[in-house]
Amino acid sequence: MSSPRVQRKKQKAYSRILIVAEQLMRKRGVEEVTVQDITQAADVGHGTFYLHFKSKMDVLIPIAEEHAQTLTALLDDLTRDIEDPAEVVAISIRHLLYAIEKDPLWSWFLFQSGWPSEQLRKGVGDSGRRDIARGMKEGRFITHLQENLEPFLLGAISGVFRNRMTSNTEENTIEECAYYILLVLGIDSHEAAEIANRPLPALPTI
Amino acid sequence: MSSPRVQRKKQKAYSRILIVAEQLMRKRGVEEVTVQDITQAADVGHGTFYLHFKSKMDVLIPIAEEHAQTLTALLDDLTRDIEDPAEVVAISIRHLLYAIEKDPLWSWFLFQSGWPSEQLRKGVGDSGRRDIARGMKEGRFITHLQENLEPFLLGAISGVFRNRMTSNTEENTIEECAYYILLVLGIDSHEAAEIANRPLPALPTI
DNA sequence: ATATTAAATTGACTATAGTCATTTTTGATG
DNA sequence: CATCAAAAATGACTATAGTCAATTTAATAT
Repeated sequence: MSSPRVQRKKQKAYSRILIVAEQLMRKRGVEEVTVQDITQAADVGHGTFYLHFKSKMDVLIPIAEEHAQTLTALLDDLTRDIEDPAEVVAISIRHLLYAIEKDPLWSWFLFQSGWPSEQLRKGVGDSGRRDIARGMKEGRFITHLQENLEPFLLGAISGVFRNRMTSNTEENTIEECAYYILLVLGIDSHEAAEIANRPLPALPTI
Repeated sequence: MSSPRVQRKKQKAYSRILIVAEQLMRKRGVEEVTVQDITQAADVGHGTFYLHFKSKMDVLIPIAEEHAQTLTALLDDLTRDIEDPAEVVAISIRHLLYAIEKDPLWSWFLFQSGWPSEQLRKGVGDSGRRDIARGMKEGRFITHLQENLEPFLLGAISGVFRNRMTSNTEENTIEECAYYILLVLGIDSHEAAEIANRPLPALPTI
């Protein structure tokens, strides 16, 4: 048992940078913040940044990941007692899209970089995959799980989201997206439309 | 009737840049070529580049567009006599993906930027939309055309493509993608699988 | 031909990303 | 406490993108 070192003179540079970067980017917008701004505010050398992050955008990955995990937990909670896997998926997708839209950092990330799938799959993908797998096992989804279902769906979500950002067609974009996804999963067209448009149960706010 | 000016001392800077940029990028790879390289090779001032293109990546847009148009024309030819809209779509999608993969510029563009939809919709989107619209009119596709079908599908294609690039799972990615798209269009799962895996008629090479 | 105007082009300049040899800190050991 | 090696941090440096006031070229009118 090592004695608990109180020594905390300096937080590790990594977390300092992360915290400051998020603050700055939220306040001023991602584009406006330079690496210099970040390192200065975090009171570390310029080079230190690149010790921990490959590039400026890289710093957004852990931030997005954390968000994804929080959201995932909330969604798991919200959908735990829902029987129909199709409804679970529809609810999750819709909340995911609303959440992305609400958060400027996430939004920017997805919009700019088109979703570097490897990274965000952890957060979003895992529980999504689980829900889908369940639906398949229960025979509710006809499509069987294949290599590319996930990239297909994530890409599709990203595409719809981008479109929503560029052309300002509010409409029912998000429900439409959920509807398409249910179709891919093999749900009948009419039923899919109905499920995708059911009232969306609110997420418990944090 | 103005007399035909022979004056051709200098090609317009725009097209010179375009030609040179494509050459260089194909030879050395997109990342490796700097704007300086391009302007130097095109024998124009550095600033001239930005007179015609908003950014370095911008120069790829007209290139990609032209490709898209060529491909589209070939595909239209190839599928003109095919009765079933579902098969037309399956063939087109598969050829599109193979074409993207074969062309390093297109490929890089799609991979990096996640497909700036507005631009490429012109080329790819138009004929795709037409094929889909036909299938709907004929009652072959159950889904009806909506605002977001196109972004959804383009995004999905982009997602699958990216995934194919990162994880080197050759497999039958492309057929799988076509299969999912048929599902979205409302084709029955078994039939979709069958259509997506039919032998792919070769494109006439240019 | 000359003057006049508009459009195209230029390249020096600024700002920022990202690198890397050097220095500082840490913490283990005698 | 002094020594040392490994790890972390630094900031001067390089390379490149993108800007813009000044200049050149082209087009038209007189």
